[in-house]
Amino acid sequence: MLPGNSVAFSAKTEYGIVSLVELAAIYEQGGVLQVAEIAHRQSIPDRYLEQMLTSLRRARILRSIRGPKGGYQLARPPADITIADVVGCLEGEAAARAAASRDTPEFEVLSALQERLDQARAAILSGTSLQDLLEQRDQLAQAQAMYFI
Amino acid sequence: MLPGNSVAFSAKTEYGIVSLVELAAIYEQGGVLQVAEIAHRQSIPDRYLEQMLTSLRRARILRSIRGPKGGYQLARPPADITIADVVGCLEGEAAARAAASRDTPEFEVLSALQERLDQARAAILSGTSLQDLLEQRDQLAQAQAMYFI
DNA sequence: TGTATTCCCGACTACATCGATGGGGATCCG
DNA sequence: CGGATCCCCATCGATGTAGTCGGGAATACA
Repeated sequence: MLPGNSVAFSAKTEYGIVSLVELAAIYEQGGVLQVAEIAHRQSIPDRYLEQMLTSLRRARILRSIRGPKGGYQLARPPADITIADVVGCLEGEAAARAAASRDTPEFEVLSALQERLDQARAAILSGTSLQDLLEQRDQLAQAQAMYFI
Repeated sequence: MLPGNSVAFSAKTEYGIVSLVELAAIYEQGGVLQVAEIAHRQSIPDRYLEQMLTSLRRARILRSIRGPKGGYQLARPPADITIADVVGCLEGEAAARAAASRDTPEFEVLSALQERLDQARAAILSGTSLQDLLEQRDQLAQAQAMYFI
């Protein structure tokens, strides 16, 4: 009934998150990445990715630099950006609809169940930061490197 | 990316669940309810509800009786039917698609996150039976009756 | 100052899905 | 038989999603 907020992220959200993880990796050095660069590495249509990065900039999650040598960088440390922030930004527009369930007792208990689901989801999303995902990515890379010893 | 399986249930799923709760309430007496009757009480288009009940019958969650005095009833006790069963039945068709994420490390950690979300959701859905919802409905009715004393 | 590079903005399209409707058939009871 | 009820399938309109496109504005650098 509120058709954003799905368990399976939309392409918008997925593209946004993976881009942010890439940017998180270079946050310490203060580096920037360009849309085309991220899009190429992640096999995402660049003109489409542009829209997500624009939304993230408007939400103050990213900063942008124009002109040659320009690009994007995180607006604050990766540990201070949660996945809930990102999801709220990228699928917030469509999901801003009231549930408006029928008022029978059966629909009411259903709403209560939905509430529990939303809270469980929100707990995970707001308990996971870009820093967390970045660390997981690095651990993954390390684990995979082990196979080649 | 897999557009069933949303946190907010689809109308299909909502309609199915509220109907099943109604049927759960009369399971002990072995009674039946007709599509038109449920549809009217819950303000659901009856020709649409028919489709959900048909799906639930095919999934062996409901039994149907044709002809005059016909209708639907639960195929087994409400405590043995979980919401996960119902959701799996009613939004299963569309959700049966592989995630097929890109194979970059960033997409991989994202998949892992989605996995955690799915598990949290599944835990709630398979831990909630029609019996549970029915009891919540009855408690709700009782609580509301208190206001009129 | 000129020019290439990059981000910025908004319109547009193609396609799938969702909620819903409708026609006609099978089954059963009295 | 005749009406009530479930059964099956085709179709439809509205909406949203993923993606494309055409141009405009800022900036670095020669």
